[in-house]
Amino acid sequence: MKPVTIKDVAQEAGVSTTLVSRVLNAEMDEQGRPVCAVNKATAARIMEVVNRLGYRPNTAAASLRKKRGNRIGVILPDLSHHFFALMARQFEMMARQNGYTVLFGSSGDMPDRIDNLAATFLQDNADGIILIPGIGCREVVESIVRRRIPLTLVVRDIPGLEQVGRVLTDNAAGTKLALDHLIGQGFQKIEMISSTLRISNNEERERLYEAYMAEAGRESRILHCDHTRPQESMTFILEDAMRRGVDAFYCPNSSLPLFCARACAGANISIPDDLAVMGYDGGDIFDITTPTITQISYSMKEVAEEAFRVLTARIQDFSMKPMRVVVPPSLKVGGSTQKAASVQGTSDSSDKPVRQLREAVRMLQDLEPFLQNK
Amino acid sequence: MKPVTIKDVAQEAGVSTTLVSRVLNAEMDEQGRPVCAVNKATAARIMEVVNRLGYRPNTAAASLRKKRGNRIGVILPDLSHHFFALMARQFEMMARQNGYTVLFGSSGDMPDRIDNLAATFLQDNADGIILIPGIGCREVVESIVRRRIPLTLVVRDIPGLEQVGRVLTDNAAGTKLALDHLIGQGFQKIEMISSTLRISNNEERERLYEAYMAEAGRESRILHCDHTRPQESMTFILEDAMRRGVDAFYCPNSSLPLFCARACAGANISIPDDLAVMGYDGGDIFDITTPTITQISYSMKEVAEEAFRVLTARIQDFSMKPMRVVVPPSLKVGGSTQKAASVQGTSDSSDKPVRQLREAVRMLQDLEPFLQNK
DNA sequence: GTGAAAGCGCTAACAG
DNA sequence: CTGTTAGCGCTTTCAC
Repeated sequence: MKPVTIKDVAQEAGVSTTLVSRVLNAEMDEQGRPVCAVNKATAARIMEVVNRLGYRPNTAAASLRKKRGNRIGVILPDLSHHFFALMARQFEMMARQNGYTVLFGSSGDMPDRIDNLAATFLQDNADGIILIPGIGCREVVESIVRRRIPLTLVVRDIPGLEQVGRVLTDNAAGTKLALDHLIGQGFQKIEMISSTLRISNNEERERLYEAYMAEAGRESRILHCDHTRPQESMTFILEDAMRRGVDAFYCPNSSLPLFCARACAGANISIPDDLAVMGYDGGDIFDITTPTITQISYSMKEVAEEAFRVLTARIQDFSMKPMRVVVPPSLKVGGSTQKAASVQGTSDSSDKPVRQLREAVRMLQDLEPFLQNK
Repeated sequence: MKPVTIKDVAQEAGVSTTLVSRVLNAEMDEQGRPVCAVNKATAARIMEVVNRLGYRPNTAAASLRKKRGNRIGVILPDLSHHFFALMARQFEMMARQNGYTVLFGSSGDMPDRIDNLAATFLQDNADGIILIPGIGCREVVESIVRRRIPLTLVVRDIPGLEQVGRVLTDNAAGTKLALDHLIGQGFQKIEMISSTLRISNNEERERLYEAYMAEAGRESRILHCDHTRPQESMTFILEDAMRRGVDAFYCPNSSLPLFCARACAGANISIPDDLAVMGYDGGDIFDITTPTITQISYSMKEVAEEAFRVLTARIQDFSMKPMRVVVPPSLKVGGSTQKAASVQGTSDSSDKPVRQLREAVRMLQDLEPFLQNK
């Protein structure tokens, strides 16, 4: 009925609680046996009792005693957003592999929520914090740093801060991949739709787009979709753009292409025949639209791995200068930037059912991640 | 540098730690003042010190002492799946409102992972567990129940179990809504595509579909998409169905319609003109496809609220018989079940840009939840 | 190689 | 109304 404690184990094994604790906390060698200064035989006996009794150490007691809880707090804008949900999942896996527990919190990009969550996590004995910062949270981040809490920023940056780890993405390389691709596909008038939300990535990707275009000797133009009323905003942007003969839109995030596609559908603009659309950081979500959306992305697994590495390094040795890691992007070509003729063969394959089937199968493979039921 | 403890507060306020603890744990009345047997003046003084020193009680210590941690563990199949991500977010909000903390874990629908997660959460002083069960986990669930842990099943059921709370959805009402709609739209040959995954919802919805069709004096037919190779499976299902003149597919979950749409795109089958598609539990995800997918859904907020209510009731009084709540479904009509002419007015609106714009704006409003940047 | 004892920060009796 | 005391279950000196 009541949980078995370390005392029970000690008694049953005829040793002191000290020894049990030692064995349980010992590093394990490759044979899975404790590698500490304990008699092999007693150690084995203790382990046997532990298993037999199904003993599970009480986390609260342990974390009260040592001053750390083997937890890390993850603060992200919104746990329900597909991008962060995927990230959360990766963190969860990393944590489990490394014997950590993750505490999640959605900040809604609000500085005071971040502050609050951080406080809660620390109260909960979190050893460190991973944060996806938003706009205007420099102050709160500084206050966390001042408390000497290991902190790692992920995916978005706050420039100039010392004493924080960073795992960022290579926006320069990403921009180049994106625009090389669009130009390679023969698009002439490539404009950018960014957001009025002043996230670091948006800003940086805007700058890089302009720099690239300038160097390529092309005209550049950035439209800003009002993030408070994206629907209307996007519709008007499209209207105007079509009139000006834009043939490709490059968007620096994963929401804008979806809005764009929706607006196109409503306005009888065909993607990619009338207009190509390219996104960023879309993950699987860009594979469920028709056509699929070409994007720059990076491995979320890699991001999570690095974030974990950077954070735990800092947890283990706070005096160490925190690392800064940059994750490489890759281009994932979808249907939204390839003229139909060259890919789907609308007229070409309509009389070749087998080919058609093959095609379908290939497209469906992209969807694999969505396989799960419900 | 080092955290301020209750002792510091007591000393500074010139009282005993007991009193501080009492004040802090007291119920607050509407004025936000403690309503316990403590001198108003001292209470106020204590609160002042608490705030001035920025005291935060140590969760580990508190939860070691009382035998509960004000946490609940939430075990769901996959935190990264849009459906569960949304659910997780709702739980997070509910928890915060009620002064709880949530621990999340993805089970991958594997019984031993569920077991493991439950054990971890209990170790962590979780007061109760919310579980979305999968196939073959009846045994592990029974073992949790046996340990007398408050447990609430959400969205999926394991029939016959005593002593577990339940928050389920009204599949009968949902099925009726779905099929009434399809029939109302004039579709003649309505078949069902289900999954080979034997989740309770799939099974129940299959039965209900057949019962409905029988009663309506219509032919029924259930195709099973192989969940291990959905792409191929779906393609073959479609091929065959088109040959047989099926004009509407009803799917009992949120993955199948996406596969279906994808396969249709690959096979030059137009939705909804050649084939209507209807899904279940799609949430926002059905709004980003073109056309949007008609679905039966329910308020995730409501589900989370109820789950919380059911669980906390049980936590507060374990002797009470756990509740069983059924959440009502609703029909959300998208473009996938409405013939183009009646909605988008392909030819009708092509020469009326204003109307077209309106249309687009309306469609985009559905996308609002995706507003967030990145 | 092993154990006794102290105590992490907090709360719950029990007295006053 | 308030304080004293005794632990919750675990880890960690320190001594043997």
